Amino acid sequence: MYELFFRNFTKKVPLTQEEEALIKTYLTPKKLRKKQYLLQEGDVCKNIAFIEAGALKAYSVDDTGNEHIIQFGIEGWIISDLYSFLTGEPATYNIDAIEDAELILISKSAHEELLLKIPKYETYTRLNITGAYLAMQKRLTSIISSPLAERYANFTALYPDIVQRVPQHMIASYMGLTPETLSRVRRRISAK
Amino acid sequence: MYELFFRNFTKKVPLTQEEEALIKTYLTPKKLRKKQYLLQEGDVCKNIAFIEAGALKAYSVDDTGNEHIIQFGIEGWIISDLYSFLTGEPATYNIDAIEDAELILISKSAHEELLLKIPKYETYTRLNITGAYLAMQKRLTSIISSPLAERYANFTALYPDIVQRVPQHMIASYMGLTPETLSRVRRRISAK
DNA sequence: CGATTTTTTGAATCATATCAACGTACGTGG
DNA sequence: CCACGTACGTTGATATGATTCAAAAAATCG
Repeated sequence: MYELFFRNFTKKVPLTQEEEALIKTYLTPKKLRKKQYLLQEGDVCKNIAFIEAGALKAYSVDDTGNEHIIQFGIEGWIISDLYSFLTGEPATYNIDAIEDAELILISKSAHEELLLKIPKYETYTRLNITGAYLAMQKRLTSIISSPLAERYANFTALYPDIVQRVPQHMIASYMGLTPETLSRVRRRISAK
Repeated sequence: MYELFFRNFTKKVPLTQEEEALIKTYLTPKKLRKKQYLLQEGDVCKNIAFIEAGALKAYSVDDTGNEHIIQFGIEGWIISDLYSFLTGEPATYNIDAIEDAELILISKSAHEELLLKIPKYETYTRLNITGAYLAMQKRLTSIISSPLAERYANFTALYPDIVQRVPQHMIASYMGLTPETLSRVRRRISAK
């Protein structure tokens, strides 16, 4: 159940057996069926979720009822409404399962204790958030400076697994496009 | 010279006199005239820069020669090509001064030593990157889910000082628009 | 003041959104 | 296991909104 989590952790920061055992006591497994919510807008985000298996999405919903996907998550990724988690404010994002999923939850109090007690957990956290920051910066750069076809090509090159596993209209949402437009972009690309 | 840096630091993580003195030995002040580069695309980013005074921008340049501003920085902010800094790869962004600026540089080796020697520096770094992540996530959400006029209103509400200090065409670039479009958006807004 | 940069405006063009219809695949219940 | 219903992707026609190019007006700097 915790294999991937610790494989991921120790790849970033090596751990002793004792440390690993101690950290394990702070973790809570959770399974989610496809379409189930992990978090609903307006609720406070109580956990950070590490994804052991499956796929999730975090998204906001606008006035006209449209979903805007801010993040996908698959095995090995972390998903959460970090702002809500850290501040205790109501979440502005929804998170639900695109596929049946197995998660490892870290509650706020667990997170805080781990930061205090285990310096390596702080390093792990720092490296995680740094990676997430860099990935998002790339995405943002691509949005403001690349033509559509290139952006889609970047996306498929970067996340081939996601392209295969999630419906196209969700990728359109992630890219800030209508499904029709993405469909036409794909046709233009494959025509070449 | 270092006031703002340490005011900012201790607001996040309190420091003893000794710690502050020790950290100071790792810092290098630098002044930059308006239009001077701090970093050019293709060079390796050797430093993280804390801005004591002035204003800078980080941007990429596309094939057609257009600038796309990925980040503004003013007093109290940090600016850098973090990916290049951390990996040693050539920078993909340029950074230059919009106004005369006073910076505090932290080199790669200084950064690494500080992380090892001073746990509070790691906490400071973690909190900084977390803040930057959350700010960028807000920006991204606004791009993919809000209408233009609202996005501009958000921006002016969030960064009134930047709106006053930088030319409008740079804000257009930051928003991923042409200057003409931003001009028209502003007219539409003020017509109400 | 003169030169340069910045912002605004207008007209034509291009790209994306919207609305509607259709075809297909998939999963579920009968 | 089949049939039906739902979700998904594609296509077309039209509308909307942003870009582009050109020029003029306004603001800023030396």
